[in-house]
Amino acid sequence: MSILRYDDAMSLRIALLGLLSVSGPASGYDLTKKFETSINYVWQAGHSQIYPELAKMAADGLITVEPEGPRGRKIYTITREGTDELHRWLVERVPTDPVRSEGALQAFLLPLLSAPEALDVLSRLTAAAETRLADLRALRATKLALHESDQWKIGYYALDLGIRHALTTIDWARHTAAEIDPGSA
Amino acid sequence: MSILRYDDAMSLRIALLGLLSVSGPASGYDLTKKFETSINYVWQAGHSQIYPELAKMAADGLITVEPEGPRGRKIYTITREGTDELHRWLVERVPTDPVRSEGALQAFLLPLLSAPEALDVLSRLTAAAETRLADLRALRATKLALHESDQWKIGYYALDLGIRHALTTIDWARHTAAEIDPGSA
DNA sequence: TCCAGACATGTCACCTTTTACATGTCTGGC
DNA sequence: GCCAGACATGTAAAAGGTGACATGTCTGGA
Repeated sequence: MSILRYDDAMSLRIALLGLLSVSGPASGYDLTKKFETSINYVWQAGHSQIYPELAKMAADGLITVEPEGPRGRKIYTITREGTDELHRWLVERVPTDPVRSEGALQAFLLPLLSAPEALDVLSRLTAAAETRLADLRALRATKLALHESDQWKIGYYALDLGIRHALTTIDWARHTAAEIDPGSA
Repeated sequence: MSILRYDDAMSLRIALLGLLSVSGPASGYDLTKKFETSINYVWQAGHSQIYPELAKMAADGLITVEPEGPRGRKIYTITREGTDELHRWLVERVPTDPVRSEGALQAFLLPLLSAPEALDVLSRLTAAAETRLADLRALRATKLALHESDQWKIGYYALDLGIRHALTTIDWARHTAAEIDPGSA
């Protein structure tokens, strides 16, 4: 039993434990792929961050390594300790989530611009949100179609949350554009 | 005319330029306060990040320093170059906004928990969103009441966006709780 | 007069994240 | 047989961000 009280976030660790817990043993390469294609709408990391973190996690006993597959491939498996740690984080951790958004910063400073400029910025923000919305919906469609195990719901709720947030952003932009230039509504 | 193409975000710089542009000359201490009380719902920074950044910005000619007020106080004023830089960022910069949210990560991994545990996590996320909603609404009320200059709208749209996002999160949590345990709806 | 507390600036160590560099293996198609 | 491209792992420098430490000044109220 570790004495950690989650004063620090260690979200990368949790994300990796989560993926290993759901999909079973995997290599750093596999996990990097999953970061790109699945969990990336809640957390991101590249391989240069993932490989060293996996090494530390193995040293801490949260996962084990099966070295030397085909191409120097290393397979990581979550341990009982790792599973416990993950569970405890999910149940106990109070999320901090400081907002740090360039888009919101542009929204904040929008009144510094002329009306036409502001409308341009808003349509750019709308376009970005629409792209994101389309991406998330495509992902959800794929997820629903595949539907393999009983664990298919992993990521589903977060996907739904992301879709709702994108819709909200689009709505906000339309509303704000109408407020800035009633004619363009 | 600088040749920067905003490949890097430099949002802290922009936030500081924005505050200096709107409220006029200010000290690092003043700006730190404004980060705490006003812009903090779109970007955060402590004085240990702000002081060195102001020094760099002065070296880059974006602001000037009037040294030695009452208590070693230094007053920074935005220059023409700084104003231009700010304007160009607002008009040209395409926001990146990678999502990195502990709350969304918990949502992602929610199906790893039992129904009662998941409902607990959801009510914690709801409580956090409600607190944030209350904070943002209080801020908006203050803003609307004061209403001093014609520049009072700075931050207003971002505040609206934040409120909408908080409402969306609360809605999502209610919906998700009902999906996990139809009885608790 | 003293002193708590706001005012005010700064540094440093540490952690996380990004980007670039560096290297090597296996497979499928031409 | 070769070679492009996916597979696979790593390191390192730099930038961004957090938290603690360090120091000193001014003001209002007891």
